[in-house]
Amino acid sequence: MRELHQSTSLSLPLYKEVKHQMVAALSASEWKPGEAIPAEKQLCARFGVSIGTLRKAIDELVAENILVRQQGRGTFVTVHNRGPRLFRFFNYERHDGHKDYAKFTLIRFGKAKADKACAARLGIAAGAKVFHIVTVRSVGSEPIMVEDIKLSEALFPGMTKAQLSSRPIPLYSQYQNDYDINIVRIEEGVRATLATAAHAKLLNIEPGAPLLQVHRVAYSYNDQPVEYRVSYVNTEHYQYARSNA
Amino acid sequence: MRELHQSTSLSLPLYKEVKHQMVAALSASEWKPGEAIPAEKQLCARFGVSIGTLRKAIDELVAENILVRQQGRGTFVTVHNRGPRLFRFFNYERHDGHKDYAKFTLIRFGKAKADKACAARLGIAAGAKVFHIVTVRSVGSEPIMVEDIKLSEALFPGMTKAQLSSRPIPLYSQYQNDYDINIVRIEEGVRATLATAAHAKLLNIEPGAPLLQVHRVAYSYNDQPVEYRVSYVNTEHYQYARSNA
DNA sequence: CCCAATTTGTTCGTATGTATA
DNA sequence: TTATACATACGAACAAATTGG
Repeated sequence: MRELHQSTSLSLPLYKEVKHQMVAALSASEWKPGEAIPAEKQLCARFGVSIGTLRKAIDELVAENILVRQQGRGTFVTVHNRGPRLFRFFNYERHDGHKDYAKFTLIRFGKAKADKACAARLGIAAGAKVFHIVTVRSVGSEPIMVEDIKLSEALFPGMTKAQLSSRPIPLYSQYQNDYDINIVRIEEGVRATLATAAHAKLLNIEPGAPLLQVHRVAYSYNDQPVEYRVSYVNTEHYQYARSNA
Repeated sequence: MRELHQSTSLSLPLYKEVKHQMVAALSASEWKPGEAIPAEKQLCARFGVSIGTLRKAIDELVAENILVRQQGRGTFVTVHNRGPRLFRFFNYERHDGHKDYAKFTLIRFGKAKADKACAARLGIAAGAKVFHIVTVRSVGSEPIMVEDIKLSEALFPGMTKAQLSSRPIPLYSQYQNDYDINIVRIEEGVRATLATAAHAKLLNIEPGAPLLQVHRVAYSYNDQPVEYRVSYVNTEHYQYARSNA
């Protein structure tokens, strides 16, 4: 029975092969975020494996936050719309009862050419066309961070300014809704810097105030880099959170 | 067969019960970091479960980085001596060929009373006795970060300055070697600040230079908080790394 | 160098429990 | 209530890696 599955990849465990086929189905948007994938029995039939092998493949996808299982309901494709909500309140007393939701203000939308660093992180050629987006994120009436975003134009054909400014949705959801691109993993590096005059103005602080500089690359299935983002965060009232080592 | 294991906990899955017993064995230092735990067959006999159930318990401990399996060799208790090596080179060109290892310089060792914030994070009473340690970490000849560390005295009875300064080992290994306390998880919050005069002097930079301020709580088995550490990092040549979301 | 014992890794399958619609 | 779906628990058989003789 194994021979049937060895044609595509030599000597890879069966469950890894099944996992790859499932990621392929996800990449092809056969199964979309929020939707249920077929039941275990059906998937066993489709891939020609036992229930145990299938579950091992699903187990890994669950561990990677790509799928979510719910007893009695089914197995679902994870919705990664929570975006960069990795910063937490630092001073709770600032927020007197009523909740403040994050808002986005679009500062700039245009095209540019990828510089060396950007190209390397996005896995494209230096000089390739990218979209360049700058936004300010606020909580309540207080601007918290400036985000400088670069997207490979090839992955987001025909993206327009109207598309971004028409809806108050964080970017990751946009990718999902409009381009069937799902962010499933990010990698970040953090440094401390001083606010430039331009950033100070946008964030309503003094030039020279300390800012967190966060370099982030966001990845889709198969470790495909999708977005390169540099954020400048005012951590006076908030802090960036991290867990597990 | 299940009834035998239901005495301690009502309606918990068997494999969770096995996992708890294994964590208990680890907490009691029956199995120590770097050592192999008994083979699957023996553990099945000890806990009275099937191989599948035992493996599910081990799977979770492996996922939590508490155990490591190696085919043909055995299953080992993870050695968490890598400590806070979560910062990576930012400018590689700085390091011309030969490797620079991190060094520690002990600035201060003494006793203090836990303030409110510290007590909350260490899970002890405010005013309880703590050890207060300050170190500077350098790479090559360049000081990179100042670390301000608080440890509950109750967990580290009889700790002395000589113990810390005699060996050039990072603290986490010390805990392991001298007190059988293993750090298996950390939680961090990050902010940007400006260097104080004192920190500037220790780090050989100008006062007012931007510094990363990292609040970290380190946990042992069963989410026992062990250490509260505030680090001030010069990120001019290095950056703090993060992954997965 | 090869062999044999040990240990984990993979794959299969069955039976039963529990949550959901 | 019934059917469906995932969760738990069991265990057999074989594969692959490691170690020591």
